[in-house]
Amino acid sequence: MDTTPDLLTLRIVRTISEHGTISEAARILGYSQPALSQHLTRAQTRLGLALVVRAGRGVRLTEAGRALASHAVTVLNAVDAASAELAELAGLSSGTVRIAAFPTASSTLVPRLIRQLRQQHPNLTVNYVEAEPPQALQLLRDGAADVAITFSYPEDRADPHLSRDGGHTTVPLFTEPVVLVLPDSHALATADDVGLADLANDAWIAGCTLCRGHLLALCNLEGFAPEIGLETDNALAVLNFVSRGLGVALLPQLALSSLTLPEGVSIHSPQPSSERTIQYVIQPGATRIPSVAATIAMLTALDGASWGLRDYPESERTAR
Amino acid sequence: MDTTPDLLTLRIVRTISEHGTISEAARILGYSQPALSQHLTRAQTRLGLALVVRAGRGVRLTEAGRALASHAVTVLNAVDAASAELAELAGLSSGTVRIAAFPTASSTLVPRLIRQLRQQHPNLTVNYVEAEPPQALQLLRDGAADVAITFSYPEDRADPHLSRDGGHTTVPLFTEPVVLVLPDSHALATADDVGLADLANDAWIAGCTLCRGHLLALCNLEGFAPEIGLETDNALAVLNFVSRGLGVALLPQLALSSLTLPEGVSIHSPQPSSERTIQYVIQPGATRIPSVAATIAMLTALDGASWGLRDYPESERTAR
DNA sequence: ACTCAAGCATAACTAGACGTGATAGTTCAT
DNA sequence: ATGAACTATCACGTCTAGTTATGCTTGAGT
Repeated sequence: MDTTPDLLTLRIVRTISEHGTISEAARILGYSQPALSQHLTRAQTRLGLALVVRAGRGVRLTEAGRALASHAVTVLNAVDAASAELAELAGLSSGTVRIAAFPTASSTLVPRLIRQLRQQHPNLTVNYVEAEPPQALQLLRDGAADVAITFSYPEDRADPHLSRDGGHTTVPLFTEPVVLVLPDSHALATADDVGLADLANDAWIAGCTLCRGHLLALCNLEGFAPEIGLETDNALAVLNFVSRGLGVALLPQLALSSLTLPEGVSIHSPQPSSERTIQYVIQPGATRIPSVAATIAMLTALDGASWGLRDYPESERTAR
Repeated sequence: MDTTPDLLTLRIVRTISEHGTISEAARILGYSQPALSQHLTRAQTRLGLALVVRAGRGVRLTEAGRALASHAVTVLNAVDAASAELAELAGLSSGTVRIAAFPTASSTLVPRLIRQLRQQHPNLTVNYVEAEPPQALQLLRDGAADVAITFSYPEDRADPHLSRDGGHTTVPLFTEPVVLVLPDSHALATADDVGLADLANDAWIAGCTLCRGHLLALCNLEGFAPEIGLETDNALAVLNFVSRGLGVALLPQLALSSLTLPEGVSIHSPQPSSERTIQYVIQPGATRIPSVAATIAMLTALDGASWGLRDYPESERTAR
């Protein structure tokens, strides 16, 4: 005989002890009278003892019923506390979201995202970590981040997003062009569109690991291997190197949007043109986590145009 | 969206937080793995938020999951306490039974009953109140007693047991003869059987209200109205009155069995013979109250023969 | 004593919850 | 690469837990 009461039984017994009748308890708890009557008989059968006995035209709690009623207060208070905490989390009156994003986003997308989140959900705690896409994905896998904001080059065959597709959900947000940066001294500095093949003999300045991979892949398609003279993660440094005539470079549009262009460099559209995709990545099913849902809602609502980003085509914006 | 968790969800979440995986939780809780997996998805749908997310080949609790797990400890401890108290009541390691019985039983049936109960259930608290049948029934109705031990005369048309038949359950236990008590000085003192009609002109000594009613009904059947000179509830007083030659009396066998017969009285079988029934009365459904069940089990096991009682015919021993 | 209203129990029915085993897909480690 | 561990999903049967409709008992007020 299982003497473990269920929550409804506790609620019923408590309400009966407070209001005296089953019918009134049913009204208060929002059930029909037979529902409670039957639940009680079932519960009593399960428990193997009586909780109520008829008394006149009402009922009276037995000793066991009174015992349950007194415990019910404790149990239901605790349950209500749990419920309230869940409601808070669901309503974002509390909760935490941990965001990881690549460095360039730190000065563009992320500040705006966090400001909007703070404004709309003042009680939501937001943590932010800067990390290149592979590291951001690792943070996600380790449970150290809830949302990773990353980018992909469509040509990248080693894209970490593809390698373990089942382990996370990737949703594209924007595409941005990759632009060519030439020093004014360069022979093609006055052209609008510049063929990459025409730069086969130039010195190249490479960005972060991923961007460098992209550069290599792109040049490979054009039939040459670029000579890479300098490497740096820092977009501003790249620009300065170019302005001193130390080489040419490809940079994503977003990297430029938060910088003022130094003297002596010019922006061009490379031929063939190229672009990268900015996306967010979450744990599968994490849309059910309110803080995450709020964050990605905010993200998709962000207007990328101010940074030269284009919304990813809606028709193709599907989770992977 | 109802954010109230149910007990199983709390148990599951707690166990997952302690043991890390759903499968292990299922083993511990005695379910199949799909059962918990499905229960979790249902719970998460109900709650409107995620409690677990996949992580590698296991799962990890979300913020909400961890919140629930911590509340689960409180809730489940309280539920377990309630369960333990019910188990105590069910196993009669605690509990109370309140018994009401008519005065004559106080010195015969009841002491033996209570002694047996105490012996078999040392932790059961037994309360006893002496009350004539109508009062005992009232105590039962008021919830002031759990078991009433009463008697009925079959001729009694005003028997309170009959008046509100639905309000309680009556189970006959024994029948006992009603005997005639005559003083030695009486002309019929040497006869075995004595016709009541032959005592039409004697002075009568009446017992309690119910017994007096019985006497009147009986004499009425025989065609005379007895002259009642003395009344007393006390059977010993009745006997002493008779021994002094103050009258004749009818007494139930049980009343005599605990007394030593005074000098100068003799016991006879009245004609027509008469008997009363000793029974217990409980609230309907009260057999599900362990302390009551134990008491009536004890009662039906009592051997009435030592007091001159006869077991009520088994075939007719049905609850009314 | 009769009648009415309050309250509980029961019946018949339905929808959904809740188990099960079988199976497939991931992930991690050897 | 292979296997072990873990979770998710499917198909299925059973039982739970509600519903409305209805009848019975009780207490109160004519």
